[in-house]
Amino acid sequence: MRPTVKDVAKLANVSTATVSNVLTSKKYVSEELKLKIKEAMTTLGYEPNISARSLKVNKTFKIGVVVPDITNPFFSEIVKYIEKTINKSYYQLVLYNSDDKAEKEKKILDSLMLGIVDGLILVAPRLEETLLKRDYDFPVVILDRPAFDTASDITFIYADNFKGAVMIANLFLKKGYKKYICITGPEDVPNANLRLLGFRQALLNNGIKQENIEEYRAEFNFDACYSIMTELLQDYDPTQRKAVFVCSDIGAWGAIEAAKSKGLKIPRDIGIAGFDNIYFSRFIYPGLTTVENPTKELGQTAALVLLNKLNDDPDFSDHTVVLDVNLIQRESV
Amino acid sequence: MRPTVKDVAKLANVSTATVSNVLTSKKYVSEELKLKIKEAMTTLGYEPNISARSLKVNKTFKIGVVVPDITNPFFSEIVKYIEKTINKSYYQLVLYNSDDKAEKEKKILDSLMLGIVDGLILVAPRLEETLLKRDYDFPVVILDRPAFDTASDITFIYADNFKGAVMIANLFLKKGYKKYICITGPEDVPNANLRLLGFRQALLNNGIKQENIEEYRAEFNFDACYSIMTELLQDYDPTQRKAVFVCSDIGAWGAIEAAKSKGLKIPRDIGIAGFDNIYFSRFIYPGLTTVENPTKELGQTAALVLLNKLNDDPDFSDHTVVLDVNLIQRESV
DNA sequence: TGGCCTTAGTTACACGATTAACTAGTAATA
DNA sequence: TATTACTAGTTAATCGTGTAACTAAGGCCA
Repeated sequence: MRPTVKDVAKLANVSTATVSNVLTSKKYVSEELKLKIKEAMTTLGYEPNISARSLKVNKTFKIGVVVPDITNPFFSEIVKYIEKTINKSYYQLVLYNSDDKAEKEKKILDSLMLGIVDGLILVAPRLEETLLKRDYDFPVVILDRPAFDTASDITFIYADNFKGAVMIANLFLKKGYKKYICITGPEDVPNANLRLLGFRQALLNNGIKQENIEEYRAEFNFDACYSIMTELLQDYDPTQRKAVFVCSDIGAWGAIEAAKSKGLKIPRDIGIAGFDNIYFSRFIYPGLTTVENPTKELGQTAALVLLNKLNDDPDFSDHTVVLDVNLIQRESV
Repeated sequence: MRPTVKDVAKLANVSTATVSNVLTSKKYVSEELKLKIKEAMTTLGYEPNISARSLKVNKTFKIGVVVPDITNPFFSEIVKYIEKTINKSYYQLVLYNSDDKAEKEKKILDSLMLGIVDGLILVAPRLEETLLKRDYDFPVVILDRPAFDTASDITFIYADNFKGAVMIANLFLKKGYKKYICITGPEDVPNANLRLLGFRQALLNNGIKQENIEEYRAEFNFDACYSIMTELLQDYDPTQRKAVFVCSDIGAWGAIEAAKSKGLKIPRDIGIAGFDNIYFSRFIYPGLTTVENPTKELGQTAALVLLNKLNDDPDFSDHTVVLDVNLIQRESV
């Protein structure tokens, strides 16, 4: 049988309250007793029972993390850094995968409302705002999605998608491309819209005419972007000097393959840029020029903010954190 | 305040014991009362408190999953399927990342010994056997590592690495390559050794002389394999018709890039095969020929076996599960 | 009818921690 | 010296379940 606080108390000749006090260090206990109690703990191999503590203090010591797809390197990197931070604390990371389905996301949220976690990190939720806006009775951090609800005390943390897109546009201009294509994601993905917006804005601001900007939408995956790209390249003439901003790295991979299979040389005949800078993008050929989405900062600050909220540290009250992005220049532009 | 079993009992005019009995359905309760109680539950929005239940029945309802690196697609896929299966049950998946460091793995195991999970899935542990062999007081499943401890009641689930390597060797033979190289992983990774063994065995069995087989070791990553490959290709003559089995996909990526940057045509000048068939391998050029490591089956059966052990289902007593592998033929061989 | 078994439900305690309320002893102050 | 204030502990209640032990009622049978 595992030793309990009672066993420790008996061995150290004190009351269980005193043992608990050294455990929680909320009340002063003389050094003498403290020592004796700690000694008793080690000889018995005592470890507090989390369930009992949970019940009493009404905490679960669990943090829920909901990602659309743990298989997506962008998300798995975020989770990695969330994990690193959470597991330094007393909390445990409980993982949920929504399969990028709004419906499944909703089910997970429903179940999480029942007090089975103390806090929640929602990564790139696809649920519409009204369904996301709930009466949470625990702190919530939403990652990689622009803030929509300034009234609630949800914290929003996301990279500056608009700026990233601007950077790509500026690079295209600097490199002397003449026509500009944006292949962005579904309309219900706010970041997809922001990237498109930033890209268009920057081009217009630099005197590019709207007729030289083409805009398309495709799911953020290889195949969708591959096929839309092959279509666009139907009878492409390299002297047109087009540059394509595909709003996700994996989509850019598809675009690159489509261009390569048309016999085009990148970046000479056509420029292609991505967004996210997933780990594997450094390995493909030609090296993908992209915008770094700061997974480390995203994951880390999400976890830190949440942990601070859980310890109701006033430093981290409700707010929005916008992280800066970096342009990663490789060979594809 | 959240309603408790007491509130439900009061509203339904029964004792808390009866409420508990319909909750656990361990004792017969008349349909009449059952209905009344369920009604009371829904009107109050009652949900049982997990911590209290945990304390009473001495379970945590948590399953620990330890992976070397959630960022590695092979592992994230496994986790995805573990999650799918676990979250269908009453259990929660608690994630730990060992950074592929034996030392950190040990620390995680140490903390898990303290009764904070009911079961454990260890994915591709790097800890040496003596440290892995502990006196667990909960069921354990070890994934992607050959069984070493038939005495304990740990369940081992892994793909047939040996056979996979044999398949690659046979393919090389069939395609008419004349010299054979194996770049496998570190010596302390059992699967690395099995792959090398299977490869060598199959070649020798087919009359290939040992002097035509070269064997090297490198970490399972892009850079290590890239550099060892460039070295091997120092003054390579395509008429030698070599074929290289790199024992991980990401390593094979490195080898492919090394070969390409030497101006070699794959598979004409040199054949390159990988192992794992990670998701992204389908996108690189040329398409990587590799062995599919069945992440879905690995994750799924791991979770199922563990859940069955937790419900002490006798069907799933201690044993070893070896999963079959498939050859994925693309263009690199 | 009386005794016994079964059944459906209740009472009351237990799980292992935290903590409010209390106590006894000491120090400080007038 | 008497009163108060603090200190360092203890006692006992509590969190929300599950469940062993009990009870009362009904059915069965000799």
